[in-house]
Amino acid sequence: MSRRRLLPREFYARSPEIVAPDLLGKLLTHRRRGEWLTGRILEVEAYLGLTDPASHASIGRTARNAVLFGPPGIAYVYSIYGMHYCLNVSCLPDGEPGGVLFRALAPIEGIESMARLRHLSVEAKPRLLAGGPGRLCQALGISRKERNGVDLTLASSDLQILDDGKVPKAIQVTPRIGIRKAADRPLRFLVVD
DNA sequence: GTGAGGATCGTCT
DNA sequence: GACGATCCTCACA
Repeated sequence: MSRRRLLPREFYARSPEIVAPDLLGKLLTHRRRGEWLTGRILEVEAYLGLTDPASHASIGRTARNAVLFGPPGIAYVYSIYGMHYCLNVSCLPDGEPGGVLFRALAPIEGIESMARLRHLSVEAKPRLLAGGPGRLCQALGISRKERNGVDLTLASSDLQILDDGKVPKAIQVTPRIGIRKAADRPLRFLVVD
């Protein structure tokens, strides 16, 4: 296994448009009941601050989106449509809102646990395991109550992003998905399969 | 294989 | 009181 480096806070203290493509190929890992569930990041979307109508931060600071306005490198977990969770990480220095939404992972460690959490067999296709924001959180066992506000840059955290040195061969940029506002902006980044 | 519609609730107005 | 940064099922072709 190659060496893994925890991404420092400075990594996130940049514009989401820069951080998002940089996150592709990194390892997202979550410690659940003592077991590390890990996946390689395949797809992300950048959400800018006040100027991005699609961003939760565009309506101004509220109790719900406060994390986006805080320091960089913090997990922002929110529930959507009453039945799904989505995982983001805050970007830009303290006080400036912005973030990156994780949309898809390639499962690497803890695949059996992920399949169990998703109520699927271990033989299920990776895309079904963690392809899609809601699936991703379900597969890793992430809930808002437990994980919103967790610092991703601490070695003691249960939720981290690691760099094992691997870089995607090619990155594709497309408009964002599943939103109505500003859906035409090319802020979705994915690893070309 | 593809597209329409239902599920379901925290959060903000 | 209305509405999502979604996912899944079920028709129908």
